[in-house]
Amino acid sequence: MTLDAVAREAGVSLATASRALNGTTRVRDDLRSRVRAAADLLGYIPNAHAQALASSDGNRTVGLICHDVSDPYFAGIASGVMRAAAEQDLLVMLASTFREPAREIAYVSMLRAQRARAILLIGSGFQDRAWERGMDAELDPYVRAGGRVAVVSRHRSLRVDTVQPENRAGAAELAKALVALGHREFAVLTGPPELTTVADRLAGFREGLAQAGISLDRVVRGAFTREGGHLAARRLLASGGPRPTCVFAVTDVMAVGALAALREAGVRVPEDMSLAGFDDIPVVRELSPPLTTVALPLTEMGERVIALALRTPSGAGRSRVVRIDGEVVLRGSTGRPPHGS
Amino acid sequence: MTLDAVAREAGVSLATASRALNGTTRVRDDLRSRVRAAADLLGYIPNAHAQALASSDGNRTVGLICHDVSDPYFAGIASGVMRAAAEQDLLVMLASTFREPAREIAYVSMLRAQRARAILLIGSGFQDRAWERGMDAELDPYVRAGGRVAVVSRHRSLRVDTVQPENRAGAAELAKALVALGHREFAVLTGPPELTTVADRLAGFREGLAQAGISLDRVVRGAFTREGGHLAARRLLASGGPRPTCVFAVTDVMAVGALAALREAGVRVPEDMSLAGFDDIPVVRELSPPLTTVALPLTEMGERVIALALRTPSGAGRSRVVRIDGEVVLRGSTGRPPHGS
DNA sequence: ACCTTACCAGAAAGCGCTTTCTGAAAGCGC
DNA sequence: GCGCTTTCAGAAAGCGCTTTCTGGTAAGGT
Repeated sequence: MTLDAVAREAGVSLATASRALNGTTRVRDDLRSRVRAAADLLGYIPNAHAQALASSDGNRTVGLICHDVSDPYFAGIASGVMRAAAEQDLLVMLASTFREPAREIAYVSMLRAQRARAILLIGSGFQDRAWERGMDAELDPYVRAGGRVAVVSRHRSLRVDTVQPENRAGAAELAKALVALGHREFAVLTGPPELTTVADRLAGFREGLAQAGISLDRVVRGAFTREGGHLAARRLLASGGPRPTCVFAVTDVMAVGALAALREAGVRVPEDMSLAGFDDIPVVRELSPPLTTVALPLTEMGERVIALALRTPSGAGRSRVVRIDGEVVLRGSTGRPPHGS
Repeated sequence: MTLDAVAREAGVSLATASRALNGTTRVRDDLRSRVRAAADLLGYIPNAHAQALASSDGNRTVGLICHDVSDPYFAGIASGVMRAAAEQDLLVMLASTFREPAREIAYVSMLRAQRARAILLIGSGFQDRAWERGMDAELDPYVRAGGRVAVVSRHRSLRVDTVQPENRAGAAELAKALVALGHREFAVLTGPPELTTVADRLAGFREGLAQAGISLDRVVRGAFTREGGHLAARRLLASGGPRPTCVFAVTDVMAVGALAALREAGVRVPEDMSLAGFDDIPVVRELSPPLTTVALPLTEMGERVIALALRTPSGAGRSRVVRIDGEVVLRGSTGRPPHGS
């Protein structure tokens, strides 16, 4: 069904039919209702491609690039994006990179081809020369051509609007809270260091400890997944030397894996060892003990990032930053350190 | 940057430039590389809308409609869909209905307008007259026009391809396994009865019990969320009468809430009461005790449903069904019933 | 040397819309 | 009643591509 057919059915011109349905200009009421009736009768569905091609203001879609929708952190943010998009009748094109930088760049290119109104990058931020160059090469012309880009996470080089969780400050706060509980011996379970998020949280935690004159000498690296956390915790326990009294996993997802590993090794949490994470994904509240973490308002972050992207670009070309504070939430997984230690 | 500009830069015609980049017909090698070079130089990005409009075979997008991405059940399936889509260079347009039937219909309409190659409905299946009529009215012309539709869940009226978890059989199996543990007094925490999934699981559980000559007389209804499960469990405990020794929540998400409610009420699981769910979303393994449930291969279901949709429509117009078996997984949340009971 | 194939580049016709431009009809003041 | 503005419908020009169709050139057959 084309608009042409509708116009013919209604006995008006193509132009009138278009105007009647889109309501942009005044059309006589009787003609408008005749067109509407004809469209209903014929089951007319406009062709969004033709519309996008013909009209000046692009189409009603935004692109959302994340690592993996089944990761609760992204799912939380994505949910916020979707809700905001739904309110504005926007369709979201979702792309999962599965953590491959090359795929991320390819997706930006695809979204550019789709003339997405905005491109949102969630939890991106590889610290990788090739990725940065490629990403810049894609994003720069896009922005220059009026495309909007917004990112959740810090970006070293890209001059785009960002929603930035205060990873550094949050981790520092957490460290101080843990020190206040009496801990002195810490270990951190960290992720791929090329992600800015990881680097910031680790640095922040170090800072927080440093303020109490404590140095961090146990850092175990693992993949950014539950299994990564599990493995990292096992490696921590296996490595000799005095056991830390408190472990910080840089993401809740890793902390979940770590908790399982500790339990399997017979380490009681928090009696023998305290454990904390970061993000406050929904599941951590269900663990026993529930996890101490730094809470981030994930849904709100999603809403913020899409709002940021959709706002008209700032005149001076300065990139805007929305800072999101994390809140330390002490739960059952942390307690005072064991006496003997 | 338009193709026209690229063609001019390369000193060839528009048609040649198009053919050179898409590689559909033979083009002399030197011309092809000249076009490629020109496209690179100018940073040419094709306009997907123009392509879709001009070419016969639509565009490279599929639509995915689900209730909420932040629900782990959908996230698991969506992850499978995304992975399969990525392999075929398809972009996924995701729409969250937040459980509003009207929104679901509106999204189908939007996806039709976008000329999505396929429309996937996950966990849909309202049993609601108005919804069915509206959905049919959208889907029918779409399919007739060559659009593909596939659904996860059973559909009463819609003649579309479906991926169907064996909800009924799975719940029946679960019931038998629980009876085998010694339980005789059951309660079910159920969701909105207009969802076929709920109806099937409840019916299946009843059947399984019936085979052991046990009747189910405690059914508490709640929302299809963690909070719904929490509230339903609280209501169950509050209602007088003898307590059941075993509770089945029709989804794991509800079971998670129920477990929290039981714990808050001082009911030990499984010593005082056993608890089981359905779906095997990742989180249930992390609970203590880990949840007994009926495992569904969520990622695989996602891959199946998109594969189903993308296959050419079956000649006879018969709708295909892929049945997915659930597997009962007994974990720590279920045990023998308490003695005194 | 001539005619037939084969191959491939270019011209041009759309795809289904939006939007400007043009013009007819109607309303207004004098 | 005449020329003015105002209102609104229709004609037509694209938007940026793909894809026929046409035609020119080189290769192959006799």
